[in-house]
Amino acid sequence: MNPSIYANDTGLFVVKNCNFITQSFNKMKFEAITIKDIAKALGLSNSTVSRAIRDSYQISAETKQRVLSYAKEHNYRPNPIALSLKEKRSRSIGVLVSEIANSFFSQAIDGIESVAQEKGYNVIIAQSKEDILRENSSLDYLASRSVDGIILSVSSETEDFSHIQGLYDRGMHMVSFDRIVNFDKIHKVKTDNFQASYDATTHFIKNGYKEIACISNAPFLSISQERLEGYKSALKAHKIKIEDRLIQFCAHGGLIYKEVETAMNTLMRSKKKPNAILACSDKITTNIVRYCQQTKIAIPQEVALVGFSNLVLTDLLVPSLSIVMQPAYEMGRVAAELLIHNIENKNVVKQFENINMPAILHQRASSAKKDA
Amino acid sequence: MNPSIYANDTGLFVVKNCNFITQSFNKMKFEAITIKDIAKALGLSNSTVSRAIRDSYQISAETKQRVLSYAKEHNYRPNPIALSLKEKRSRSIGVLVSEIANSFFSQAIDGIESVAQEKGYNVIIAQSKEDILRENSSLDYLASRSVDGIILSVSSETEDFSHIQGLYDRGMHMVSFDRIVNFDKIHKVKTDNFQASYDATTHFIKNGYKEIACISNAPFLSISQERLEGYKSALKAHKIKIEDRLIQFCAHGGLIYKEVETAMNTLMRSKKKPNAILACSDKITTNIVRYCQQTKIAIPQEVALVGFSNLVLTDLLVPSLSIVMQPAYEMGRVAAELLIHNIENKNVVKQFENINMPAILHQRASSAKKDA
DNA sequence: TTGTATGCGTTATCAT
DNA sequence: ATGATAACGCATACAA
Repeated sequence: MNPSIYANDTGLFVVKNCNFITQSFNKMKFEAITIKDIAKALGLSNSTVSRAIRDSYQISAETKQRVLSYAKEHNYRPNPIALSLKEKRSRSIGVLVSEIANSFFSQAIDGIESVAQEKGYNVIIAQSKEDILRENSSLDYLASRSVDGIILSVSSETEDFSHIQGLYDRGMHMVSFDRIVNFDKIHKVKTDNFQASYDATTHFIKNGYKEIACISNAPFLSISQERLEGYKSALKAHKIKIEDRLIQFCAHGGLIYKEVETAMNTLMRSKKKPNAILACSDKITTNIVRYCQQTKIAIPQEVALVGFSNLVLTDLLVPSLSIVMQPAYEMGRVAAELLIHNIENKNVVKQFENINMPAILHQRASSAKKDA
Repeated sequence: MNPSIYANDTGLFVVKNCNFITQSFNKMKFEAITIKDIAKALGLSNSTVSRAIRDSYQISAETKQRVLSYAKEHNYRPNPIALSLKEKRSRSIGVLVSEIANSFFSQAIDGIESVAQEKGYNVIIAQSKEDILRENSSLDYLASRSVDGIILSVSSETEDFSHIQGLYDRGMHMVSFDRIVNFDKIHKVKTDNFQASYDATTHFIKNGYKEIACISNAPFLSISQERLEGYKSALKAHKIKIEDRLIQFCAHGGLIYKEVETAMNTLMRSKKKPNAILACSDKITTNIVRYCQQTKIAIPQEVALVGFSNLVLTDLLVPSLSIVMQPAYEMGRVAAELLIHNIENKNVVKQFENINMPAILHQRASSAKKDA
């Protein structure tokens, strides 16, 4: 048994037949202590130790003390996986979003994690990257008994909810979030998009704007529809005609600059240019700013802008930009609280919640028209 | 046993002693199918079914077929928790960062998740919120055998690494990330902060600036020290005197506006004002922009600015702002690949990697001095 | 080719 | 007050 050291195909060194190394590894891979170990060391049975640790009344004070101090000394931690197997619950929740590196979602995950941490749950994250196939496989993966519940925001490709229906049928606890699932039997937590959009549009009208355009996300998304409705209702309420030429869509939510450029060209090169624009996603908002910088269109002198955005910098971007900010962190907290409440109270009658949270309209004084 | 429905303290309705409801719930909580169920249904033993599913060569084609089709029909999924218990590995990795809702970290998590997904691992996230106590308890929590390895970026309060040393001693696989642990026996993935800072400072010098200030993060953080060294070295290489009065620190990395305000006041109200500033974190960068907007200091006419930032909007912010961007997504991928490689190749000799990844300096032409 | 038995770490149900 | 045993779902060494 000569020690042999050679490079494996990853270029790292591998060691075989080498007592020195092997021993050092055996030492290093500290086998975490279990109840059995404690029992053996103290000459007790497994069950006694288990009960002592769980502070059962059946155990004598002396034994309890012995077990506890030994456990503490050896840094005993119950194995959560064994517990999960026994209790048929993992104390972890899955979060599926389209994109983690998106301010809105990362703020929401922040909120979810905060609640989960308070209640002793793990948070397992997955992203669909706006891909329906990846969304479905991630859901399957999470659902195969490794999470107790799922918080999800569907991808922009998701028009068919049968997969989610399937999960519901198998008894998975779920909360739909932001981009809502068009399916009755699921809890929903979302921004009051209608009201937010209504308020933003009204803000324009009150400041004297009447040629108000709206650039929206993919038309079949719940958020798009609600925001468009809010815009239209505000116009209607103020007896301003709704004109289709002033409504533009970006199929990918403005992710691609070209989309926004096309929409803006259509609007700004027409004879009756709008003097105000409502931008219905953060990518659309910032790409409009980019467009205006490039084409030297002055905001708000030539065109005023109110945009949905959760990017922390937007308020610095253009002094006259008013922002509709979704309460992402709070939405995350509410979704997590709702989900965990459901997980832990299985006897609760399932009346599915539909929670609408108000967005915050950060009005910048200068977004008002000078002559208004 | 009268059915009774009453509101619990959460305001939701609870049902007790009600057969109707109980039955409907029993139906709803679809008990996922196990190997045992399949065995019973097909009159086989557990092990035969197990082997058939794992496509063992020992099983006859016919039996295999029977098992597989039954499994598929009933949507059998192996229970990952039982597997974890058996194999003593959970196929999940923990990620501990100070703050999820931070562009750099959320981009990094994006990278980590991408690799994990490819390799069949779960990603469990936790945040320290820059709190050393929360950092330690999160580490304990993750480490108590529920993850196979941990990727961590320490909090700005972490000066003592004994907790991490303890984890190492217990055999936990770890990769230290971005904010590096000052501890030998751990893999490290970080930005080449020295070079980035050196290049940014050189950019100033080449454009004719000589009064270059540096506003840095908490002084004992590895990233702060390296960035400061790069700044100093660049000055030295160009025979510019290093002046302490031009070096300012923000203990909380500019998180609090006041910190940056104080630093900027000190710099800009002195007799020998700097004409260029290197901002060593994204919060510092944007708060300097905010400060300049408020005090009407023109960038770059009065003071030029180069800042570290991973915020997607920074390029829109000030047309003359040059950005040092860390390759967050790639760093996440590398960290995850390194970690998973380590988890899966336990015999590899532990030569701890120290990976330095180059930052990207986005130079904006207009950040050059007009007269240079 | 298939079946039986054991163990992973824990708790619950019996015993004693 | 304590101990023995079974069970959670799976994989595998050993038997047949």
